[in-house]
Amino acid sequence: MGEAVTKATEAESVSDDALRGFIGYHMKRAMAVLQADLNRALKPFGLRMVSYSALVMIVENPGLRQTQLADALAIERPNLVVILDGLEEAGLITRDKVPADRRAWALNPTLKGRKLADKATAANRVDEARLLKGLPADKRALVIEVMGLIETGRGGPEA
Amino acid sequence: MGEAVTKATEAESVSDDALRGFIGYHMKRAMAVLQADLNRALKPFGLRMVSYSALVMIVENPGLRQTQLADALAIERPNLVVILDGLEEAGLITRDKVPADRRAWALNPTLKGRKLADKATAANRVDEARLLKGLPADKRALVIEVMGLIETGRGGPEA
DNA sequence: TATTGTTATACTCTATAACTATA
DNA sequence: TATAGTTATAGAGTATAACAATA
Repeated sequence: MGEAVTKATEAESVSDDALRGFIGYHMKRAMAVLQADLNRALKPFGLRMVSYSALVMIVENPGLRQTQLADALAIERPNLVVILDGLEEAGLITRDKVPADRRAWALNPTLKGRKLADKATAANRVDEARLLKGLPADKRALVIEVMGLIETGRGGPEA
Repeated sequence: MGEAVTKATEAESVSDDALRGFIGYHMKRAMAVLQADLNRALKPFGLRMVSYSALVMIVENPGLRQTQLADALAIERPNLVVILDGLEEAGLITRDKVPADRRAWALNPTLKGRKLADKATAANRVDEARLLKGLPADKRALVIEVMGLIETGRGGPEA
């Protein structure tokens, strides 16, 4: 029987009009693509998005403590521990004793860590440029500005 | 003993210069705030970000099948099943037999589902407006446009 | 054979409580 | 008592393989 004609070529008839106005809907999908893309670019270096961010922050701020780094990366301290374990085992950073406070560790990059951070940063730049191909610098800056607005602009959960 | 003077007021000395240029870094942080905020706004309705999106899509596209919805929401079919189980148990949607294809379910909203989708959408609009307080419509549109560019603009993993 | 929905499973990311050693 | 780092654990979210029913 020839009943298959009404099948339509799949998702072409699905409308997402009601969701199109929501920034969150678009950001989630874009974020998924971007993160997968970034992690693929970082894989040759044995890094993922978060471990890369941590390494760069340590290179840029040698001697900083784990609590400071966790705050800067907006992740919880317990979750940072395993990330740093990985970086340390890979010989990219060291956890050094702080004489002034024997509870704390000073995070420092090794030479290997600094070199890898540079290479990974270069790879990331290439990758992001490809993903945002043709996006003018001013538009890119605006997006970053709006992300900052969202992040800090918690109009007030209790306000 | 007065040795605490060198302690500094925590993260104020931490620089993230090297990460500031990366859209992914900012998007991830903004996304975390936005998603937490959205989920808080949706909690009174018993919805989360994904289940809300699914419900709205079903209201807007009654009769669609699960594979179509999973494609539209960019989630895997197995993960959609549990989301739909929740919506169905809450009496917001029904899974109806499709005569033409006895393997498939047609997803339809109940009256209760349609009403809840309207209320949740209104709440979301209020919440997102607060989070993006003062952001002009054209800038908002640009952000959405760039998100679309990122999502579709996979310059080519194999290209 | 291929596809729809499903189950089971695993892996990542994130969040919280509680412990230790220091302060 | 409070804080730095840690451990253990639980919860989301996401991804893949494999199955039954049907095409």
